[in-house]
Amino acid sequence: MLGFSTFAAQIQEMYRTHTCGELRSAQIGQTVTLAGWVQTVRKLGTSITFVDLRDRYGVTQLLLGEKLHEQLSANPLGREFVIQARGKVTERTSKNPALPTGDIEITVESYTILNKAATPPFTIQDDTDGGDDLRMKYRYLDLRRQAVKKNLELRYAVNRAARNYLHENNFMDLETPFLIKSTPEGARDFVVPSRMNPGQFYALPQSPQTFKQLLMVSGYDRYYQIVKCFRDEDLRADRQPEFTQIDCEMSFVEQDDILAMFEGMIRHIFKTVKNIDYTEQIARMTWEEAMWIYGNDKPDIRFGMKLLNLKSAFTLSVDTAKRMGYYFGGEQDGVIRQATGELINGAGFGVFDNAETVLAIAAPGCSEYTRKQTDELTEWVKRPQIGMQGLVYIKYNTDGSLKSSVDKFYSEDKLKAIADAAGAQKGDLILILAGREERTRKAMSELRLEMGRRLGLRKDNEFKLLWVLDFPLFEYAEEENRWVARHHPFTSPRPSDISAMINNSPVIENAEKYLEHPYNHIKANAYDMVLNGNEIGGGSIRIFQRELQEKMFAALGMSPEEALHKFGFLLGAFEYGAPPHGGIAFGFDRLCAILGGSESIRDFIAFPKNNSGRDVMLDAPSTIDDIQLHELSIQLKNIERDGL
RNA sequence: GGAUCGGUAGUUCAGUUGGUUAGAAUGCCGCCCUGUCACGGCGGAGGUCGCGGGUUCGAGUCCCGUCCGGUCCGCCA
Repeated sequence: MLGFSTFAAQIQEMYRTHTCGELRSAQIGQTVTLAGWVQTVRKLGTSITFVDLRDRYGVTQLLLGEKLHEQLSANPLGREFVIQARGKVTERTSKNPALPTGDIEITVESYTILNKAATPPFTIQDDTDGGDDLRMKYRYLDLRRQAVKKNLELRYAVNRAARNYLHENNFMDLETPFLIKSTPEGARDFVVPSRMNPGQFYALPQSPQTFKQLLMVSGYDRYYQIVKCFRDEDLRADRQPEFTQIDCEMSFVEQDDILAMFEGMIRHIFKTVKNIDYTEQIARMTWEEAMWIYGNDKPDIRFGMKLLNLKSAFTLSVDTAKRMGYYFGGEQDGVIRQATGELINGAGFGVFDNAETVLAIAAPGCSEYTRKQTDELTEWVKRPQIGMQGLVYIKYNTDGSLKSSVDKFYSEDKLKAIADAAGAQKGDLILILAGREERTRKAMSELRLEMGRRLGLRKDNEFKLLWVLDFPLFEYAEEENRWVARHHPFTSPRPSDISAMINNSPVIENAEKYLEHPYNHIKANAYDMVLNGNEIGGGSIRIFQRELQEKMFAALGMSPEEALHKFGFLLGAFEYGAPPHGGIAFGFDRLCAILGGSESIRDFIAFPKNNSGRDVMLDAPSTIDDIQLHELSIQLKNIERDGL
């Protein structure tokens, strides 16, 4: 890795004989030539100058003696100058154990400045003084930093691991087109105007979904591609408008086959990239269980603090809990407690009495929180992003006494009962939110994650994988009063739910009662892989029969003509012997970020976009000139066009 | 579309209740320094306090607007 391979060694490099990362004491005495960037110059008087020379492979110290002083004075070296230096590998009189090359230095006989460099706007060091914005503008300098290089190297390692695994398992890398057809279903498309077809547009793929399915029809029964996908939606720290997926599809498989295959892949990646033997069984839970226990369809199961519903009765023996997959933690965690509204209702506390749902978590060891801290938490849940009206807390003190923000309404005995129901131990702080079902569950999920973060329970170096299964096939879209596909419209219902889909009309006669519609209970043959609270992959068993696919399009409110117009090619293909198939796609950037212990995927992309989808280095997007517009038959509305 | 935090030297930041000539670190420049590796020592240069307007005797500081950046909500089949 540090030097050149046997083959490459045969190449006569003009500029260097070795890299800056490979020389050791074994090479002492050899005359070598290095080329690279000047990291630092340390001048000690007139007779000794040290230069740290950096390239992709490392840093090697150059020693420039008295002989070179004149040249050095005439043409001083500056940071980031590109130089070539020839000299003898020498043992250092004072070694630097922090550096792999720290036992040796090059006693330089001659050097050449290959190119000067302007003073960089920030320091090229791990702890750079540059801010994000500046680093993005000069990304080519930022990429020289070891910290960034390490991330890109990890990205490449994940890429290689995935490719190797898939290759070993007969998957074939096949490219699919980027200029495709826009379909309004799902995310907003990026569109590309067609010069040769005035008034018409290509779309960039949100994923190669239909192409990989067509490849299955064509008999390429194991396909993969590490491929760019494009979605014109607002950005986040973990979302870019163009991002990379490990996109896979297999024929003649059921859900369990896919889960097994890709558990294998993720284990292989852990082993090769992080040297982690992820031998434990990968947890599985249904979507409903995830929502019930964690309030979230991508739960972080590195820690407990499970949600307890104080309003609705919920009784499960430990055995049942285990059988249903509710059991994940230690013994006390696995006890699924019973709670009913009796604990909280009728005490005259309107917030609880009138709430659709009341949820509690027990934050371990937080009973000593001060008024200031609980107030701060209350403010936290009242932020518009969380949107709760307030927060109720019960301190279960280490001496066994209880103190709460609702002492007016609940006796200490009652508080004790609630604390027990919430599975709290002495020393815990019980946090309770009440309100509308969906909002409260979401808020409690966020609060749980926040407490987990504050208590240091979400460790970067701990990895917990999880499959979430049995997602709903449909979601009700209130604004349009219709069903939309939760995953995508090619996802098959669970086999046991196919009849419910075929035998019922999608029409929603009473919008208020959509929850009771049969379609609301249909589960998809779909699965997500979750790592530490992040969805890193998702897929499904696909529909492969024309009739069922047509029924699906109809269920989504598409007329037969419309379905034919948009997806005729797929329906047609299903006529000609489509095999049962299914697949999965992994968010490659996100996976790399998590493995690298970072929240932001930008650090793992060589040239990322900023928060508003701009490339600040290129200053893109930008206007195009009138000739280009004319060729594309495009006329702009009255938008102010700067620079023109 | 919305919420929120930030914008002061090349860079990262501090700047008290609105009050003298806006500071620190680092980087840069000069001189000194023979074993440094975050080298060290001395000295120096470097500012439209994002932009526009307002309040005030007086604004980096308060108010309004706007632009840019970060994070989040909506959105992301």
